[in-house]
Amino acid sequence: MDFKGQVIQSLQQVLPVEMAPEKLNSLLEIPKSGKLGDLAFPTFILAKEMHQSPVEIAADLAKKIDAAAFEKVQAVGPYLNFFLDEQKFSQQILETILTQQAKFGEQDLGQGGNVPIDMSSPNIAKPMSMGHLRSTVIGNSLAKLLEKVNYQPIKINHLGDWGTQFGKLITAYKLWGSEEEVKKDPINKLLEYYVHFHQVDVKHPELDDQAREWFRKLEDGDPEAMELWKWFRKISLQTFMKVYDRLGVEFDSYNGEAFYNDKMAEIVEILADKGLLHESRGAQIVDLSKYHLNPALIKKTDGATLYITRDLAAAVYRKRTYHFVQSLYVVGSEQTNHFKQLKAVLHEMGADWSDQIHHIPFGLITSGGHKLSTRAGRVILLEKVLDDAVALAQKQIEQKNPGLKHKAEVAKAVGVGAVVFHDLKNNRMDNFDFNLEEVVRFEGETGPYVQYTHARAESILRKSGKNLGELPDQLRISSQINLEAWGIVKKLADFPTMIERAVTEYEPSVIAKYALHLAKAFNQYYAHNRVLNDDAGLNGRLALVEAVAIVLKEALRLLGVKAPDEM
RNA sequence: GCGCUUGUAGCUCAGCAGGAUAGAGCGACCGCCUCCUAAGCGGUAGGUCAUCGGUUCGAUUCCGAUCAAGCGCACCA
Repeated sequence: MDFKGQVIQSLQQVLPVEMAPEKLNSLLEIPKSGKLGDLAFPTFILAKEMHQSPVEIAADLAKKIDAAAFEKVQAVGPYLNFFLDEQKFSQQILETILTQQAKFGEQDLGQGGNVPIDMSSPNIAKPMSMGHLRSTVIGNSLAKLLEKVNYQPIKINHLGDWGTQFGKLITAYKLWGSEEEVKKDPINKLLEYYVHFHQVDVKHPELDDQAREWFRKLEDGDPEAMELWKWFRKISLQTFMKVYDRLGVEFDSYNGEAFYNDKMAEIVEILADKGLLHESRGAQIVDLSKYHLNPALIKKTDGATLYITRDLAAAVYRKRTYHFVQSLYVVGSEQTNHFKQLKAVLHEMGADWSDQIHHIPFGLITSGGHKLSTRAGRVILLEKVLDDAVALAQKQIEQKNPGLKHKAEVAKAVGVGAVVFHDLKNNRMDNFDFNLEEVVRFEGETGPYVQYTHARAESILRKSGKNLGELPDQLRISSQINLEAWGIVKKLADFPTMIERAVTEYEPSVIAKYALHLAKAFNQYYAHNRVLNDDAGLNGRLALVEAVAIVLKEALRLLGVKAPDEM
């Protein structure tokens, strides 16, 4: 039985009133300070019934309770504090971790169910920005977390590869572009044309007509338009792949908006058949007033489909193809209403799976307090940020550890790790104003801090010259456990719970914060205790170090961050 | 105007279904490398937890109102 169960059982034997185990379970809490114990029972609720002060009740219970199963049980003020048997508990948790290695923390919440994740989704012919980074790294981390608890994630890069902007792009390219220029620097050149278009069309609205015409041609399958579109898509994707490669992110599908071009008619038909489609101001809509939502625009006045039409087709396609148990969309919080509408329309269509759709929103990244805008040319280029971060990491290595092997590789892991970790450290919903120095910081609560801690642990293990994984009998914690080591052990034991929380809240930051806390605990231990002393406690300390290395590495992996053995 | 999100230290943020003196990091100041990587560790300074009410034995946490900020509010995605 687990510790909490033992506490509940012992409490039930001495409580003067009947209390269900579930009730007790919810009442028990973890004391703020480890010095106060490992679990506490507050006695306030008993005060009224027993006509006694909570302090007296706690003292009374402490006298009566059978403390055999615990290190000790102590009344402090109105609390009854329980202390774990540190020896036994430490040995048990360390053994578990060293045996399971990277599998530690795995659980079966998903029973293998498919979970498509709509993520990253950059627009063709536009550079990836920090906003895409958020969607990419949150989606990637959620995929790894879901896999860890036995779901089957399917990472879908829903590319923005269709829409009227291609009419504009083709127009701009025909007017000002050249093949050689684009080949040299694809995305930046295409972006340049696009931005230029928006600067010029303010004074020359006739350009918009040209753009509309080119998009119409594209939809009609005009060879020249199609050729250009395919080319733009191909070279854009090639550029994106370089970024994904650096981030270590892979996708299971690149089916973007264009993929659903031939799948929307069916949706419109279904909506019409069910009598859900109405005309309003010349457009075809689905009324959602009973959901307190704006109507969903299925078709524009000119008959063209819209964003939601495409997403409806995508949702239905994904259900049919993957038979998902959940379908996630890692998309900015500004689109919250869109996804409410999406779910509502699906519900109206009779899709009983509409509540399996979950929008995973995240906060906005601004620059100098302003919203980013590709049109206005106000972007934070992701590639540039990664370049800067890696260059800075390189510099740092030259300074701190010039003799290091595989410098370039480590610099990449640390630089990219800093950027990714920074994005995952805080609650998804937090907005933040972009600040390069903040993002590529290597000290304090950062990815490199966790990586460094892991590298320190690995370094000790290397120097010990032992292979602990093969020596389970010697994991005995023979020396007395000090407060620092005990703090680590308790954190290690929390890992599975943290994973569960991260998954149920769709919140990678739970893992990032956990990794920081564990790293902090280990660094405190490291600063005050020498591991490689040849005494009776050596094996126990090494077991602790290895367990920390395993869990830190695994936590970083779940965030999509590499953990070099040296740095 | 309506809806969603958010208001905790100078800055960036933690505070798991309310509970014991509100915690980190950065920045500031002061310490610690004859010892396993100082990308580290320790200390000092810094808070009416936006405001006002309500529920409760107890509220930073739950509810309501107010104020402030961000985002969204049909033919972009």
